Amino acid sequence: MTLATFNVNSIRARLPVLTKWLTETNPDVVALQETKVEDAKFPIAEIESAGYHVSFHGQPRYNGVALLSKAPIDSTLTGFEDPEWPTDCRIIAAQIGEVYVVNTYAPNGTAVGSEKYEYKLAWFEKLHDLLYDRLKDHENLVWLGDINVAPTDLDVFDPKKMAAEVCFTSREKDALKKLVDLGLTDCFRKFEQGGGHYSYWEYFIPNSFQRNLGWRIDHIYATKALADTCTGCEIDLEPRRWERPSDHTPVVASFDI
DNA sequence: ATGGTTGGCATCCAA
Repeated sequence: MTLATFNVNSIRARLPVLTKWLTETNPDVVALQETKVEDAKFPIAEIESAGYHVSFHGQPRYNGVALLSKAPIDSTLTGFEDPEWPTDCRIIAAQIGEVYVVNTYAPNGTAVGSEKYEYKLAWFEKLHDLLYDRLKDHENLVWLGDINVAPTDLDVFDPKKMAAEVCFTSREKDALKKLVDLGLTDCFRKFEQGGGHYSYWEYFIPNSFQRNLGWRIDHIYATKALADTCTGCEIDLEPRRWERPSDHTPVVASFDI
């Protein structure tokens, strides 16, 4: 079974890239982020034509997440399911076959010290509680998505420069570590311990992809039981080379399950 | 210090 995460930065703008990639790669499950489309306008037909069931949670203009799966998607949940929290369309979770899948688009944080930065940290605390709860019932759980935190110096192109930048501050890394310490394995790091492997290259740095000025902020985490069956995890650079690419590229993990 | 690019029920906001 292969599971992938891909921040498409607008599913409608990315349909040519996405459908081409689905056809060529044929993953079993795909978690999408930044679909940037309200549910009524989601391109259901195009996704189903590619051979996938689909479940989505979106709003106009910003955010939005979706799950694509060859197998049926059961008991989908969206958001924190807490009326105290805004429904900003960052979380979709479902049972797919033997795996419980949690797909998240973590808040970017915008600027250190801003209201949105504090929201991001509070959101990670809240996600900690959600995952803690789900882990009680699901031995085979995958948490994947645009995590919007680079965990170590190996995961950004210039750690010194990034030290005070959003997505790489100590508070964000600590918040992520607290979630990982629930007992999750970063599948990519099971196979690759070196630096220079990224999943996101900013549009607004000229030729950032060609110069490999990137960040590894798209991750696939698995519970120990599942991570033990993980046979590979790779960043697929190809779609970032295609015409009108997303600023992110997919990450794919394979499991013997 | 600032800019650069991309997307969207847009002519600014978010990333």
